[in-house]
Amino acid sequence: MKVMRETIVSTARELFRSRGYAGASMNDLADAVGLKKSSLYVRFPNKEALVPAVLDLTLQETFGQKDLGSRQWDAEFVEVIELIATTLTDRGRCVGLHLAYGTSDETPIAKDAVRAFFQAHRDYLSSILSRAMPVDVARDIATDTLARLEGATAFVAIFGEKDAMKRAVRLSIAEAQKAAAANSLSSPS
Amino acid sequence: MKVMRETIVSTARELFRSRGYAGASMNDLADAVGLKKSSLYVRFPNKEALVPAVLDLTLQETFGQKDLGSRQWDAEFVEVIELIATTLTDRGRCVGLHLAYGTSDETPIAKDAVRAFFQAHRDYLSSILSRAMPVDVARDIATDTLARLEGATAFVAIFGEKDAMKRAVRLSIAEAQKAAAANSLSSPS
DNA sequence: GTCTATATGTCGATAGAC
DNA sequence: GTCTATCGACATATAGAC
Repeated sequence: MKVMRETIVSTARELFRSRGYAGASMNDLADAVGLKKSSLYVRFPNKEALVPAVLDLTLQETFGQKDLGSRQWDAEFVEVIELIATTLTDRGRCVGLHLAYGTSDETPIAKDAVRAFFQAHRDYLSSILSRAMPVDVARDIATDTLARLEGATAFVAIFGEKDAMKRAVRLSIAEAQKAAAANSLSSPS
Repeated sequence: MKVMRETIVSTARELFRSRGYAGASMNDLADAVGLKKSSLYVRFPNKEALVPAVLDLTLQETFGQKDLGSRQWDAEFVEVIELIATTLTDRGRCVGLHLAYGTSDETPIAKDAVRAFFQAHRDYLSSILSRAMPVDVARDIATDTLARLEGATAFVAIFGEKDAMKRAVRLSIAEAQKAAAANSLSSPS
């Protein structure tokens, strides 16, 4: 029976998230989706090609159906970082970060995909924030927010603690609103 | 010629940092230190046993020769997080985090060592901060500081950017001083 | 060096839908 | 018949461990 591509990709994502790039084997993936290894190589030319597929799927699930700009900037900002934080807390690890650490110059396609993945996150947050503050400030706050969320994920992964993630969300929102307020003072609308 | 244990451990650290637990092989380590693989197994019972050795060495290098309490709390806090930040920026990755993501229930000894590693970091920072604020506040700020540093490291690893790390250091210091000031108002010395 | 397990990747054969 | 998805066996390399 035919196995859908998305099944393979999302199963590969689970494996990459829990075991990393080197630790996840094509055999494990084949077993998990109910195929033989050779059938996987019909769909994907090699293991590395799974990485862009996995990250693209994740990007689409995170930002896919949002129509940017239809609401207040801060409502959109809160929604998206809470979505990311919830996913990271539930899954316990970030696939993107695990792949970032697990790829190197020997896997250039995977490395590029990881860069694109984080750049897309930063760009998306930055475009929301820049509606309320200068673009350079928006970019820094977007970066720092992502850094906080990734760092808090480490405490979920290592200790199972979720408090750090809650504080990361709350403090990141507070920082964004503070920057927006400072901006509206210097250049009122 | 005899190869020192510390040479093996610090070389293993480089490998774990760059390739992760699964990606680093005993063969690579043997080649890098100029030994045969069989000689490595004389010193370490298995690959997993390298993990506590690597993390203990790192802990000792980070906190080893400090005598806590001999100076102002904030001078000590700044010094230690700048040391950590500089190491993370220079090396581009955190061994502890790479091992945290790379170990699982199948490697319980490594997993425990990772927990101890991060717990030691948190305890050390927390003990400095608690000289200027309540212990629960100190613990949260210590955790958030480590999370910021780890998250900023991701941007070094992925984009080669060092700015996020600089902001993480600056903002973490500011948060700590703000909490200390709030505490000294409510309970002046 | 040896042994066993397992990794990625290839290729011809095959079973069923139309 | 043909097309598509899958499989089984295989080649080659390298892993951890002794």
